Amino acid sequence: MSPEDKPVPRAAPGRKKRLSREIVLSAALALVDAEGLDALTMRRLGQELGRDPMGLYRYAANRAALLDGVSELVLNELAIFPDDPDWQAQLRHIAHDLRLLALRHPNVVPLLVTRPLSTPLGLRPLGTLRPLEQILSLLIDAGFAPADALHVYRAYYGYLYGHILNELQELIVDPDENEALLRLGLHRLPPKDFPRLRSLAPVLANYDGAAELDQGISILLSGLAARLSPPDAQTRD
Amino acid sequence: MSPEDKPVPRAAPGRKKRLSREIVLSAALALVDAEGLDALTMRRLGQELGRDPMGLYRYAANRAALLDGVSELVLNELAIFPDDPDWQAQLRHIAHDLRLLALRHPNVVPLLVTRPLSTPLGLRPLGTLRPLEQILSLLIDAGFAPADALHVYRAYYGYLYGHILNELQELIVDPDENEALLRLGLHRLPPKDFPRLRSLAPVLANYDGAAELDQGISILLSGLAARLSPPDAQTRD
DNA sequence: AACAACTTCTCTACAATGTAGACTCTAAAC
DNA sequence: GTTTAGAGTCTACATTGTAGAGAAGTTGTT
Repeated sequence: MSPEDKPVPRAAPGRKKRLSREIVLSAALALVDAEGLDALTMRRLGQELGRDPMGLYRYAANRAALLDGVSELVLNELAIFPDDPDWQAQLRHIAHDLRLLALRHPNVVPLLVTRPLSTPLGLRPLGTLRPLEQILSLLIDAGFAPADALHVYRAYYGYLYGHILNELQELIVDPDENEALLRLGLHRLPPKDFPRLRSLAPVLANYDGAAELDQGISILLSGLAARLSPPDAQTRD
Repeated sequence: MSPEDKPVPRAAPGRKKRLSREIVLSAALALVDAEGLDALTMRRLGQELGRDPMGLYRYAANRAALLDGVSELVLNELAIFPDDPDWQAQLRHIAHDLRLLALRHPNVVPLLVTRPLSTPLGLRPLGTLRPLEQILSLLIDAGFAPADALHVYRAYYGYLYGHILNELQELIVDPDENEALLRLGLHRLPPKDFPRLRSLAPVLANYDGAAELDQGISILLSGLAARLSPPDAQTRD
């Protein structure tokens, strides 16, 4: 390529319409989904939008803010749940929704998990806090004392995030190579030190995330209901 | 500073003893503990060790490998547990150990959580897999069928990691400013949209992580024991 | 002792990144 | 028109990870 050329034929030549936060963030999300977090550089995103990278700073104060925006955008995909009177069913439903969300955007999960660690609770993007508020009010409406609702929320979300991390760790992108890769990887382990792990290879290979999640949630929820001031399963009002 | 000077008086002038992987990794860990992940650059670490940054590549192939090394190092702090016949007690013990580990090295937790996402199971640093193997064998020894042991492990570790993330998110470094900061943050939230969260501020402020973890573990373990082929609590042999 | 074959350490150099600051362009307000 | 504010662009710079060449140190062989 001769260095005199326009560096790259811009993404879409005709459409120089005005940018907006949403446009920028969705482009960023698309990029992360397609090529991973590292691909999301200001320059690359600018190129993707056919704009000068510096222009992006109009819509996100810096790269970190951009990342926050992306996680917020993803969390907004979480549908609002209908008001099912059965709180357990609702939590179960949300759990599966969030799981699917994570599988749809696996590259964003690290953001969802780590960004909050650097931002105190109250200062997070609002979209990030909405699920928390929703679940709290769901639980309180179901009859839990507010403080107990918080405990339930913590146990529930804790397990949920943990499960998602677990599942993504065991996820291999190419389903055909799944078992092969797994065995290949495990093959490297010294048999003396890792007998259990190695012998579990076949079980590891077919992992039913949804089922596993569902089972865990059941255990947790019934345990929580029993241990805390149990709101009558059917509230009548 | 005049640019002609030696850039920095090296950390410890006299001690030019041979480096080693452990030395490098512990220095890296110390740096991360003290100043966070971003402070861990090759140049900075080199400076900390009084060595040329390039020399570090002798002990870690690249920065990513260095990060892996740090998480491995941290995980090695997990003590081997004695062979208590009560598997539930053991798991509970390990959970608390891991929690304390996380609190001791909060800046490393993002690594523990996200690095495995980019590395297929079998290819991770061995130190990272050791807890998995240990817990599997613990469970199998306790009488679980291997496949069930895997399920228990997943639910258990899932919840455990989730809890740790939760707790670290709510952790504010300066204990005095804790409530103030929290309120300050929450104050920003629109009261219409976040009534529950706001009203829970005082409860949020004093969070007893250990108790919360313990309770969650209890729920999970008893649920797991009931649902899966329950090994007799006391194995006799 | 001298040499050779290593490992380890150091220096220089470069491409890529985030972002500051000044400039230009566009579009609405007067 | 002329002015003004904002959006978009360009240039420039400090900082990063790391390649590659060499210097210095260590060890083994003769």
